[in-house]
Amino acid sequence: MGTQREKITIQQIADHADVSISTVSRVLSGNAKVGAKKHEAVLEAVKALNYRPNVFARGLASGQSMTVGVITQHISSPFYDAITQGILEGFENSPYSPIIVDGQWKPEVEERMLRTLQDRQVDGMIIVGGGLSYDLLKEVNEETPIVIVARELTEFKDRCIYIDNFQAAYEATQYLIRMGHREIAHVSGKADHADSKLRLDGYKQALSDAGIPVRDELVVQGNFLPQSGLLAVETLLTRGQSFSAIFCANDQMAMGVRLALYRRGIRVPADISLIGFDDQPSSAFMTPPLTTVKPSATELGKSAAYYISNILKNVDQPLPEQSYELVIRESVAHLR
Amino acid sequence: MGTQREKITIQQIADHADVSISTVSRVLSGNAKVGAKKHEAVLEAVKALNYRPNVFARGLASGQSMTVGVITQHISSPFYDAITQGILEGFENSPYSPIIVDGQWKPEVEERMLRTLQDRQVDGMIIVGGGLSYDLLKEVNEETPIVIVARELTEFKDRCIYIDNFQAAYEATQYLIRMGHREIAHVSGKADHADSKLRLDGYKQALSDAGIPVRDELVVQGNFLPQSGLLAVETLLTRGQSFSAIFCANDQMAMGVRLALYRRGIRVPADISLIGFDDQPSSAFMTPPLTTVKPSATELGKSAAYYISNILKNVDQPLPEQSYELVIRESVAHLR
DNA sequence: AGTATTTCTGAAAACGCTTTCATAAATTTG
DNA sequence: CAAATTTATGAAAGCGTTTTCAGAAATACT
Repeated sequence: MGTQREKITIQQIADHADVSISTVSRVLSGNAKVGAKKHEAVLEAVKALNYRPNVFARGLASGQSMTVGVITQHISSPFYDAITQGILEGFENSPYSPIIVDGQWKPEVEERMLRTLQDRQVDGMIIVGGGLSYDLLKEVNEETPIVIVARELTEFKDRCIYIDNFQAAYEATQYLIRMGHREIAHVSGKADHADSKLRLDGYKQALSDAGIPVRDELVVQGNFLPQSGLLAVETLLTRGQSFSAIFCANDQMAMGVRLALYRRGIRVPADISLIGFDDQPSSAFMTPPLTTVKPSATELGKSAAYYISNILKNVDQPLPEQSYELVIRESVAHLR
Repeated sequence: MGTQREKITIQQIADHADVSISTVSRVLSGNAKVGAKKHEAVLEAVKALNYRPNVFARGLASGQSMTVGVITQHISSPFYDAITQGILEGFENSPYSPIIVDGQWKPEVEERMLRTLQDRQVDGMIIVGGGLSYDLLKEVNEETPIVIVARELTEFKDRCIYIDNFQAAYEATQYLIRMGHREIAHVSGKADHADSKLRLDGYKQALSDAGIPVRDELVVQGNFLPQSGLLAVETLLTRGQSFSAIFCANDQMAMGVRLALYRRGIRVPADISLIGFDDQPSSAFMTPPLTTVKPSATELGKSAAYYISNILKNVDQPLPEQSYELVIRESVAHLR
């Protein structure tokens, strides 16, 4: 009883509807017109027999897999997790199914995974961040369309979905300045990460534009992990520099910073103001709730899913614009 | 130039190695012995031509897809995210590729996704949490082996990988008692969630066993989201009950609780001690760092991946034992 | 050596669907 | 109304593997 999902093939439904299998295939794929009565008969048979097409036969015959490969970079980052989540959402009602692999932020792994996806004959790929070379991407893109999320590749502009890190960092810093801060420290992200540089540049530019000299002693190199935020505070304090605010290149590091400050008995924001980047879920519940830049990671992922779907369907479309927002909470004080 | 990954089929390598395609297939799949020289010749041809098997042809002919379907339940929970991550890791060097879909904690969606996976002919499935009925699971399991993570189904014992929520909650509560607390509040999880009940029961049992009467006014219903932790504190305070510690059914709610306390100027742990469950990544960086139960979500996922792999390979194995650990940080004070 | 076994190996038949090609039917055109 | 087109439909040829079935070759046994 129940769903006897054994071997219902188009042959069976062809028999049931008294047509040829070619006809069945045609109504199923919609690749050609078929007469009204037959059309209906087929549909009915499909329903009656609860037909489920065999993906392999389809794939083999058509060369299409109806899957898109997704390369993520995990290593516990809420921001990237959220992107993945958004991609999943974006494929919810799509004919394509995502197949996810992890690049671990290691180019070798990433390349291996990319090959795996090729072997699986994905119709398209979404690559989240990562460090694959333009040449490789280009080569692969020849046969399998690629969309890149959260990474900006000048040679690949029309395939990159990202937010303007420079501008966002600029605005975050500007906000601090508007709140009366002039001695602003920055904890930057991983050195070899493009976003890090962009955010750092935005920070510097905002300072310059406000006529505040950029002091290198006030920027310390982090790696996006909370622990590095903690260390950064120690470094800053050791350097003996005075500052009234810290702009962190992501929320995770801001958490580390906040803990270091707590340990030292330094109050936030009374003594030091703090601003982050990413708006990861927990940031709203920090003590105090963190003011941060919210890039809408989920949106990024969703857009990527839609974007590649359309590319695969050959529909023209503009590159989706990605926005961000400065969400103001309670970690920044107005200096008078 | 480069990887001319056009159409290298076993036919080509058969020609190149001067054998029949049957022989090629045999050395590739290892399903039968073939003579030493031919064996080597084939391998060499494979390397020389950079052969990549066609998954569809394979799948069609063999009926195996070499993929396992994973149903996750997202809705922004670090705990479940970590499990997914673990599953991904577990399949890293496996011949199986995971294909992930999201059930959104909604049984209807979950069932639809399950059907999608069936359509994709997955060889096995991993279901993370969720609320699918035993009957449905059993039906599907007849043809596609299923492993269930983070959910305990008595009828399906040998396929469920989970930690002992009751015991873990018991120990967390016991720890609080040992630290001198006697008025311990509990913020429970989502009402219809099995884990919630187990954790609540563990809490109650620990109290009883210590000779402390269970007071219903000290337990308030949450839903695993941070916001509900915040509300819970308000509720507790409104009820006018006195208490010195709060045990939350997960870390997210503990964050909400902590924020509510902060708003009220109540110190942690000086005034109120706090303990959570899950050890999500950010918990180590709360102010103060949160004492919590760490179930090793990643392990759970990894185990599930290994477990189903072995089931598919027909190798006998014991059900992997899942452990947890009370990680003691700074959110609980010793009451004297 | 002659026969009975056991191993290898190739030919060919699936696997379930898409798609080309040809034909029959329906429509248009002169 | 016959001829020229256009459409709808079925037969059959793939798509790239695996696997069954039989021989052929090698090995073992009397």
